[in-house]
Amino acid sequence: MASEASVRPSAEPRQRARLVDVAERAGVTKSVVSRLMNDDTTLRIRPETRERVLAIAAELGYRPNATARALSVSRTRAFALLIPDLSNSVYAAITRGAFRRARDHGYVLLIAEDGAGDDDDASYAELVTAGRVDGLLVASSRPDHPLVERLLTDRRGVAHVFFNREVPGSNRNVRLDMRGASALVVDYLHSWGHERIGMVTGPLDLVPAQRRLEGFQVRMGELGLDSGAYAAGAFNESGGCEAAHELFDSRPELTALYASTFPQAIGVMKAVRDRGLRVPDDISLIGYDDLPMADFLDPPLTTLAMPLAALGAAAVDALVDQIDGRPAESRQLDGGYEIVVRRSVGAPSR
Amino acid sequence: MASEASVRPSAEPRQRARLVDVAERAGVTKSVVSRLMNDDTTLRIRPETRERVLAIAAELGYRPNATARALSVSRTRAFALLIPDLSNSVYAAITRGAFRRARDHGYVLLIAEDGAGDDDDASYAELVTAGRVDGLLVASSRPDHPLVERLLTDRRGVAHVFFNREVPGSNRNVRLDMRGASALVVDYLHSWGHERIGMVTGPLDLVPAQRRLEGFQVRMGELGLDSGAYAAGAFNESGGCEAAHELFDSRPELTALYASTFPQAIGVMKAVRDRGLRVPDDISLIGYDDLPMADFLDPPLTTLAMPLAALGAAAVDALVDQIDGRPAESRQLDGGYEIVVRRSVGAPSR
DNA sequence: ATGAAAGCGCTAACAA
DNA sequence: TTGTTAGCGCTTTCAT
Repeated sequence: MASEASVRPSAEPRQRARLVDVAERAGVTKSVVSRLMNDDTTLRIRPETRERVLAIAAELGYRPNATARALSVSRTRAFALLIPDLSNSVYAAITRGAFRRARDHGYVLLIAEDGAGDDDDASYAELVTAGRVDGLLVASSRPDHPLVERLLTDRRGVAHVFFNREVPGSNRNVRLDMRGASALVVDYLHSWGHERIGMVTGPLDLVPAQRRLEGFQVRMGELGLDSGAYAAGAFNESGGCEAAHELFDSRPELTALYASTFPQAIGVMKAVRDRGLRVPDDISLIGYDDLPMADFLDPPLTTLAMPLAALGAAAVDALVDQIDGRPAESRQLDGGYEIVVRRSVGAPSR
Repeated sequence: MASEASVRPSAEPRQRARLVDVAERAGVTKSVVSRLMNDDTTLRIRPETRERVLAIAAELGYRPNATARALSVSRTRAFALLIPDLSNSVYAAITRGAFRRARDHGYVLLIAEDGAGDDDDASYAELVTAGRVDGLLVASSRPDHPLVERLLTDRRGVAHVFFNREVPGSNRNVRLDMRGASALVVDYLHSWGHERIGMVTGPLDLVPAQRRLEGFQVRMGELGLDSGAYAAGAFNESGGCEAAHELFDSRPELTALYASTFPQAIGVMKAVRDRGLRVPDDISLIGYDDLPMADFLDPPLTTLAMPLAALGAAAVDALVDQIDGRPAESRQLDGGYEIVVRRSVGAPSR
């Protein structure tokens, strides 16, 4: 009269099996099941009991209720990913990496686009203050973002990391080696014989724009080349187009251009056409970040592929570390980038 | 000795004010505060008490704990948004619309990319079975997706909607009028004098590909034109490129092409170049979906802009309706699309 | 090796 | 007009 072989209650297939359901069926208490499911090492349990409980849990398809657990342990196992612009493919790659790594750590990702600024505050409140998430992954890009101020000063010490950009006062930045990547671009162009190279960078109040420019300038300097040919534009197509025109006006001698984002590179290509020039015959071009579309441009665009998924994953790792009590520290992922050779770079025209 | 003007406890700024904290400070019980905060209309409360409670709540910066509330009411006020490919900009626009509307309804969005198929099942379990979300917004695109089967049969009746694609057996589809949109494209091309128009559509086992093709063919038929010139390719650049080549081979007489996605249009442009032809001189081109980049292509691409944010919002509305107990029903958003005129469409070459 | 019980913060009957 | 009470499903300490 012990355990009758799996009697399934076909009458009332209760919504979802709870801890107490499997406990009862197994003839033990919640506490045992809970500790068993959570791999509590201090739990001393008879092998046969363990098997029985596990079998019943499996049979019932038991899954712990995340909400109840969260309330109990005061941890939601959810992070919020704050992104300034969802339509930017770069964030898609980062998000994918973050998403996967988060899942490996047992976390889910809540996504929020916060650039529009409609009401960032409301979303901060909704997510953090309402306790929906355990931490924030911030991929914002404005140095004056209200959220940044808030995170830096909030004495409750909300776990967070800034990534794909740095916040100067913070020790929670996770970044790629943009300087090294820019240097690689210069080297590649130089290997083709280019010496008069110009750069289309982003708004100089943004750290990523600065970094890429620095990497460019330092390497140019090391090669004994003029590092003064650059122009700043918005990180989008029109920014690239305008900056390129600016460079063509001021530096007609340039034989190669380095655009600091993919959309900017598209804008540069348009500027080149506007001038009646051709890539790479008249001017070589390379763009930061790689997208599948690069193959289909005219000419196919040579790019610098950055390890974006790895960045997302690293950001998650850093956040998990913070939550697990390890001291916060800024991190940089070295390497992982490479030139994807296509047709937009050739020998200098002269 | 009643309420001393806001005495702030600077010593121990408790992590976060709870319901009971504001209740105690206000000299009432949780129940009153709870009902007040939730706008319980059956609550009879003295105006002065109400003011006092509200004031204290504000002073303490009280925000209800979402987890506790969720456990109590068995509703998380979160939805999961399942997307096959995060890097597809189309989903970014949809997501943005969904995200905003969800917030208006008091919901947050959990995002998950489920196309890779690594382990969709795990994510379904993690999100739905673990009770993390109240419903699913599914933007997947495979008719044979395991998730679909599961949603359709799961007798627990998980709230969900399918959008940006239809699931034949379901009464929970939310869609745009792709047929009408395709018809508009035909009309536009026809207004320029094109009569031999070809279409690059998507994999024909996908409903969206079928719909767009149907709209094209029906309108062509209505205009008395040959509707047989179409080729199917993947919904990306290379699919567009290959399909276009196929059409150029079989239908050299075509003067205009309609590509069923933006990336396909980019692929078509490449195919046109491969053939030594030019847009729009030799062949006019129009692409489904509009992206900022269209302005920077060569030539700037004329597109069909679809109301993607509205679609996302409508999907959320439908899901909220389900949750609120209204009967599920498929919906279609009529109109909202328009041709964005740029330079890729011109008069027929002959 | 297992059980009992308190508690996470909130909601919702039901009392008073 | 406001208070009491019993959960929601889980974790965790302390008994046994």
